[in-house]
Amino acid sequence: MTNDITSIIAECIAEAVGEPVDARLTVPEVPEFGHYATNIAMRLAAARGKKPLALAGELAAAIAKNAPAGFFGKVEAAPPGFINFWLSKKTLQNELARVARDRKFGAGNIGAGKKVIVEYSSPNIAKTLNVGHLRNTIIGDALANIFEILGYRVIRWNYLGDWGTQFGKLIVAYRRWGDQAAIGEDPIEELQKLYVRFHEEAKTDPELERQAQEEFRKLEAGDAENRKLWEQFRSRSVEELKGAYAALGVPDFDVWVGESFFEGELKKIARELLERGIAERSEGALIVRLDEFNLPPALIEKSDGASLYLTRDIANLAYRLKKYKPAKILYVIGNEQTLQFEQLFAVAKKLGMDSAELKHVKYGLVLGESGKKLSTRAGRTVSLKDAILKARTLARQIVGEKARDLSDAEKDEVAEAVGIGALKYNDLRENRMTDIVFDWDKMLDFTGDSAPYLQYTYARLKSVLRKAERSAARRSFAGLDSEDELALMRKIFGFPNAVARAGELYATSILAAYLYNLAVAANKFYETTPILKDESASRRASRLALAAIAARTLADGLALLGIKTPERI
RNA sequence: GCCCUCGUAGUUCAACGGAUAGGACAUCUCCCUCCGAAGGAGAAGAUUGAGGUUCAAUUCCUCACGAGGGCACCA
Repeated sequence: MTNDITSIIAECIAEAVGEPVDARLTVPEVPEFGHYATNIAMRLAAARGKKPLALAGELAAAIAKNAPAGFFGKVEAAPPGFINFWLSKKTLQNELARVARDRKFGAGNIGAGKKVIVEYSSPNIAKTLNVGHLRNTIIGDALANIFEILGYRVIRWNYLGDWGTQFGKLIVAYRRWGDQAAIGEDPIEELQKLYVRFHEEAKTDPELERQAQEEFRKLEAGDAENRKLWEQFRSRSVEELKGAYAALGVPDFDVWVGESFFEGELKKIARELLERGIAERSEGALIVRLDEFNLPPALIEKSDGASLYLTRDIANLAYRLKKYKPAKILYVIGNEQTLQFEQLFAVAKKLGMDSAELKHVKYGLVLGESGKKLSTRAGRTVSLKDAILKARTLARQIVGEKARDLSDAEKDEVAEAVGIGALKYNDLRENRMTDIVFDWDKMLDFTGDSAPYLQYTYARLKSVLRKAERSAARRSFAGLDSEDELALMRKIFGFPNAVARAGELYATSILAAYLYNLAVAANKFYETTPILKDESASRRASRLALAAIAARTLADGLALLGIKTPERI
């Protein structure tokens, strides 16, 4: 997916400079029509013993000479030493016609069919999903989509938290206070209540923690009764999770392999680490020292022989490398687990497991309205179910007021697309590593930089296209030359770069910001430029074509973010 | 104590080391007898502090201050 215009510009620059240059680094866009700029002269001025502005002038002349005839409208140097390029109108019109004809942008293939495993969502079973999982799940889904379109073979992996001491806790709590009837009705809700109660009571009764560790040890040792309980907890949870993903409109995962899957491998790993002298005994536990990485020791096995999260992650990594031979593994997991992954990657290096690029795609926490961490243990969460319900209800109310000529069933459908879209976009537009404070008002704001704004823009364009006579939109953009038309055309060209950059930086926000700016340009075009009402038939056709390609780009981009675009809202 | 994030207008988020720091929400003005006002046009408002590197620092380095998270038997 390369943008041909930027490649051509890069070639012209390289020829003028006399050495290869990186197109992305030297051709940042400038927010004016058809205008690109480079700072190459300032970078080279010192090395060539020239003043930046003088060098820029020389290079500008050379670049203009190197370019295909009629490609640039103007090339000139500007203080303190930038070189500015304006594409000719002809160039823009021809390029857009090509895109419209091919129905896609340049057929680049950054991924080249390489495999990438994207691990995301990864909830703990026996716990309800909360708004923290929302952030994780939709970022993972969007990144998976982006890598797919960049030409990678993507494996979507839900690494369930279905093993560990928490199940010891749950078993203890279930035996003490469990209510079979309540569990039959709403299993996950009930299990979560038990979990919360366990932590409350454990504050005054330390014996509980000890018992929980013992029960988990028994589970790991194959105790039949504990095993049966665990299986029950697990299957109920998976059922409920699938429902939640469907409600969110997130496609199913390719792999649902969780921590318990590696149960059988753990002893082997521990033995191998010990035999190779990588791990050692310390205070009865098995650890790997990571002094050379400037990290605290990693705990592989507890003193009672039970496994830990990290142990299972090592097993998982080994399994993935062997079975899938991926080029990359993305771990989409919160900031707070940074140390864990630094340790995992360090141990992997010691073990020589380096055939794939490992990347912890981290992001800030979702904090409660108090500014503190949302905690399941303390019973302080906002459930995903509530968030979805609230978003949908509000959206339905607004759609009821605004959407004309839609049946009730259509309104329901639109409300879902708008409500869930708003929820998703609210997270995806932000790339900050900063923790975000959960805020209903912000999440349910349907104006401004929001999914409904983008969806509205799309629906508006489609409305015009519906009203036009069939096939009136030809693929010629010859008549388009107003500032707003050209600004929109230029914005549309930004799509491939936005997608490529979003993938490169693992940042959905880059794509979201691009789409917002595209919508702004589309709305301005719509506002200032008559489409159906223009008296010239050929200009009508060109403007319809522009509206069509803008709408399609918007829809394609939103689809990558997992957001639907109803034809009418 | 050590480590990871982060500090930009009233709020919330942008800005490959580049040109006049850009949006959204809230506030204040305008625009529905022109294809959908979930829209458009305009006003006002910000880089925590001190050093350093650089032709150029919101961005990189050091220190201080402030916020959140993590640091051996949780995940």
